[in-house]
Amino acid sequence: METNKKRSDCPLGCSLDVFGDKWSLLIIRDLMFFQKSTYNDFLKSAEGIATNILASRLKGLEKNGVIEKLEHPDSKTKILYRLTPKGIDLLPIIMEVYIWSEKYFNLPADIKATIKEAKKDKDKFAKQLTKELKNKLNEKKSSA
Amino acid sequence: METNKKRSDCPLGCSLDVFGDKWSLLIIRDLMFFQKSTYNDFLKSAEGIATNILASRLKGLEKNGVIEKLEHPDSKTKILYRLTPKGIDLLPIIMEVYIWSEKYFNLPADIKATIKEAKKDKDKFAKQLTKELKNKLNEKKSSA
DNA sequence: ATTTGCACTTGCAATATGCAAGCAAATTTA
DNA sequence: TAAATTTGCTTGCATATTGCAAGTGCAAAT
Repeated sequence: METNKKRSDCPLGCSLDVFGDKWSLLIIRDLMFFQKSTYNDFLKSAEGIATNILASRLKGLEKNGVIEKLEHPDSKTKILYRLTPKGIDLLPIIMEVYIWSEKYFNLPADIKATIKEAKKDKDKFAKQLTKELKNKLNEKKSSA
Repeated sequence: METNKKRSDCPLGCSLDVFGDKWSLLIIRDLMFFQKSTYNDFLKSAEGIATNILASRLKGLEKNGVIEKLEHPDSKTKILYRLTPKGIDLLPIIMEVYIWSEKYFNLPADIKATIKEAKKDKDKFAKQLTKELKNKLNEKKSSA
């Protein structure tokens, strides 16, 4: 995950070079579904990512244009992370992972129900949430 | 990747414990799209996986019920690997990764065209290929 | 003025990866 | 039928990545 080089020209391989590790998609999940947006928010997630790994992943995701850093409205010590449109477009992938996991893992009933609900009209759900997330981007423009 | 423990109860986290690394999905891709089915087939893929890593990934994927080992019809020295239904059901995830990569990477025109074609009627494409792959399973039953 | 919160960095031990070589069993070749 | 080759690994070892704990610098709160 610390390297730059592309292993092949395969689209899947290239994608995995961006988010194919044990942590990146969890950070993206937190941004996408759980309104987490600061370094400490991510640190506090149930999986317990190590602080140096978190820093390295945030750097990588930013470099790859999946997330971006903004000054936080509340304080100068805080930094606000958010998904770019490129990051938001990962939603369908993550949804399909949820759908797969719902079929093959034992999950708490409430989570199972939520996934089944979203699965019923996948495209609608994806479009709706994508729209919401992208709309939020226009409220506060990037500093870059 | 050598470990067993679940990091959390999150469906996404659990899924990443199964295929969230730089190699597993590439092996699955080879099984799914490129008719690769033996150890040497995977070794020869463009990305150049190391032999010990390949062995470890195959073991992991088998343990997690994503692939299975069969005796090869051609020879007793050969082993035939194939996707289980659980592995085949990863298709929609992989398709969405392809679709994402088509939007954000520069890809060869022919690959781009193929992805766009599949995207046009995603569900149909997925159902069709899933059916084909699952049908093949019935031709030769598992030895397990 | 001091403590606290936030976003990291640093050091170091443990683990995972990548590379090359080796190995046993089955098959092919000479 | 003996030797070479193929196949699917394992082993050893150097390097890279991870995980954990502690530390740092700046802003804000007390």
